[in-house]
Amino acid sequence: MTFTPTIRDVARKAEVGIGTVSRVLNNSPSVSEVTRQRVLDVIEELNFTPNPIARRLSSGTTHTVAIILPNLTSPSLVERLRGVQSALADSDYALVLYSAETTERLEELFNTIPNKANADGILIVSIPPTDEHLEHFSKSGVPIVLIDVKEPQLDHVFVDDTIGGEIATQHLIDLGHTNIAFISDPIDTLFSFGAMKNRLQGYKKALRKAGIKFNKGFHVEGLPQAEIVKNLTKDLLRTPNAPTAIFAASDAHAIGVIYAARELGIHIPKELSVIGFDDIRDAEYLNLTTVRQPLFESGHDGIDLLFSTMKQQNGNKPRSIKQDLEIIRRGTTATLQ
Amino acid sequence: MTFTPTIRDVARKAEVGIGTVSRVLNNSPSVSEVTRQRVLDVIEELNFTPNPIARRLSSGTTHTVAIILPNLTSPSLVERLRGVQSALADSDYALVLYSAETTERLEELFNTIPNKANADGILIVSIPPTDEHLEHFSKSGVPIVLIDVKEPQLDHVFVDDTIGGEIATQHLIDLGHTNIAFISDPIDTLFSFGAMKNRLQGYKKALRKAGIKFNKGFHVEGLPQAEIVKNLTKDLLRTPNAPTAIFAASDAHAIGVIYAARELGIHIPKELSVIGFDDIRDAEYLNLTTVRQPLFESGHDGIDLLFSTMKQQNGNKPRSIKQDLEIIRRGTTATLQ
DNA sequence: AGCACTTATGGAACCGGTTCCATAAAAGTT
DNA sequence: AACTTTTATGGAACCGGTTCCATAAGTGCT
Repeated sequence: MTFTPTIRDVARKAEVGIGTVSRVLNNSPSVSEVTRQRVLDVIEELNFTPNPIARRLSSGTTHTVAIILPNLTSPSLVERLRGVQSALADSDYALVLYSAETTERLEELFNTIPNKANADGILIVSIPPTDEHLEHFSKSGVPIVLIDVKEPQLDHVFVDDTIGGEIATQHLIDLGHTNIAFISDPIDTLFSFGAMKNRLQGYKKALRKAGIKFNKGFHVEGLPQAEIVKNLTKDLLRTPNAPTAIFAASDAHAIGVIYAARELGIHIPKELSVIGFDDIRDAEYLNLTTVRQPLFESGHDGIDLLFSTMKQQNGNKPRSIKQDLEIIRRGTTATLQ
Repeated sequence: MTFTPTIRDVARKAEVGIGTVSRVLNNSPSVSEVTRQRVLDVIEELNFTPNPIARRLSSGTTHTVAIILPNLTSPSLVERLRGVQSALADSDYALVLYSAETTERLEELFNTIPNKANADGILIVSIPPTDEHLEHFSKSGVPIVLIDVKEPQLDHVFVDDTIGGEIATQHLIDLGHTNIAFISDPIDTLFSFGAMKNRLQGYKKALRKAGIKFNKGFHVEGLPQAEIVKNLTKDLLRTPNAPTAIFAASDAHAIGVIYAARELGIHIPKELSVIGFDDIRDAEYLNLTTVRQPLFESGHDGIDLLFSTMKQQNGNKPRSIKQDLEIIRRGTTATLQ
C-alpha cells in the first residue's frame, strides 16, 4: 500500500554503497562532505526513516526501557512513573509499560520481560523480587533497577521507611499525643511490600522510645481506598478511648481518615491529628501534614542508575541511592488540647 | 556472557531443519507429533525463547501499541491510560507510552511514532491532530484511534461535550441558580482541546435557553491546578454580585473551587453550588456533584476499535464510539436559598 | 504396479539495518 | 619514483526469526 524506502533504495539513488548510507545515518566521521550531503538529499527526497526494528536486530540493542509496577491506581506510583517518563523524554529510549495487577501476571512479567531482546534495561517499582526472581534476573543479563525496594543484590533507589515511620510517630508524640493509631496496607500478604512493614517498625520504635505501650487494636489494616479506610477509621474512632492522633501509612490512607472524621463531625486538627506519608499531589490542597518522600525524583534517579549501568558493560557491584525523608507540616496535626 | 540459543541451535540439536522449529513455535499443524515433541524437548532443554525482535523484523509486525497523551498529571488521563493498560493486559501486545508535555515534543512524536516499524497501532488521547498530522498519519498506514477527540477522518471514541456542558449548567439552573460561572482550561491555546470549547458552548446554550444573559466576567480560565484555580475562584467570589453556582469544566478545576470556598468560609452547597466534570476517583470522596464520563471505559473502547481495525487489512471508513454522559448528584450542589 | 495426491521436512531467501574486511584513491615520506 | 599511510567507499556477512519452494516419503486409487 505505502512504499517504504529502505537503506538500499537510498544507496541506489544516491549511487553509493549501503555501508555509506549507514555511516551517514550514524554520523560516522569517515564520510566525505560531498557524499554525506548527497545521501542526505536522497534521504530527504525519499522521506526515508530507518526501520527501528531492523536497527535493533542488527545492533543487538532495543532502545527500550521497560517499567513494571503493581498498578496505575496509586497516586504515588503514577508520580514515580511521571518521573521516569520525564527523565526518558530527553533520551531516545522508548518506555514500555507493564502493570502487574495480579500475582499471576506479575509472575508472567518477571519471567518474560527480563530478556535482552525485550528491553535494554528494566525498572521495577515497589515490588520486591523473590530469590528465584533474582536468580532469573541475573541470568538474563539485563540491567535492572528497583525503585522503592531495598535489595542489596540489585541497583536500587530507596528511602528508610523505618525512620519515616519513626519521625511521623515522633511528630505526633512531640505534639503531646499518646493515643496514636496506625493505619496501613495489610501487612504480610504476598503483594505487600516491605515499606509498610518498616513504617510499622518505625511506629513501634517511636512508641517504645517514648515509653508508650503498643496497642494491637490501634493498628488497622486496609487497602488505601477512601471508602475502605473511611469505614475502618469510623470504627476506630467510635471505640471508647479512641486515638487522638492517626499515622496513616500513605496519603491515600490519610484521605480516608479525613473523610471519616468529617462524617463523624470530628474536627481536624483540634480533636484529631492526622499525618500521612508520601506527599502526593492531593496532600497539598488537603493541607495534609505528611512525610514527604521524593516520588517524582525516584523515577529520575532510577533512570540515572539504569543508564549508568547500561553504559558500563560488566556488572559492577550493585549501587543504591538513598533518598531523604522530610516532615511537611501542614494543617492536619496540632498539639493535644 | 550469557549464551542465548537461537532457532538454529535448536534445529541442530533436534536434528531437524530451522523451518520445522519455526513451525513448532508457531503451532503449524503440518508437523508430525514425534518431531514436534522432539523439538519441544530441545527447546525446553536449551531454555530457548524466540527473539521477539527478529520475529518482528521478519513478520513485519511489532506486537506493540503506542499511546500518546498530553501528560501524566491529569487524573482523567491516567484513568484512561488505566483502561487501555487493562484492556491490553489480556493480549500479548506491549504498550509503549509517550507523553507530549510540550508542543515541540508533540510535533516530534506525531512525526516519528506513526510508522509501521514502530507500532502496530496507535492511540492518541485528548490531542486533536491538525490536517497536516492527519495526512501524515494516513500516509503511514498505521491504524490510529483517537480518544476524547471527535475527528471524522479517524476512528475515535468521544463524548458530546456540548451536551455535557449543557446538562451541567441546566442542573444548576434547575436548582434555581442564575448567577452561574464557568471555570475551564484556557480556551484557544494551541494545546487546548476541543472538549473545553464545547463545554463552554453547552454552558452558553443552557443559559440562552433559560433566558440568562452570558456574562463574560463569569468565564474564568486557568490550568487545572488546585492552587491556580483556588486563587482565580477567590477573586471571582469576592466580586460584588458573585456567582451562586460554579460549573467547573473538570473535576480538577472543581477541587480548586472547593478549596477556595473553604478558605473564604463559604459553605458548599448552602452558599455555593459546584458541579464538576469527569467523575475522577477524587470526586467520590469529595462528594462532588459532577458530569460523569466513562474514562476507564474509553481506554477499553479505544483498544477494541484499534484491534478491530488492525485485524481487517484495508481501511474501511472511520468508525466512532459515542459514550454517554450522566450527572452524578452528590453533595456540592443544592437549591438556591 | 503405476500414478496422483497428501503430508513432513529441509533450507535458501528474505526482513532492513550494522559491521567489518577488502580495495581504490589520495596524501605523506624518504 | 617508490613505498607507506590515511581516507572513503563498496558490499558480503550477519543479527534471528518467517516464509515459501523443492523434495522425499507415505497414502489411496485403478
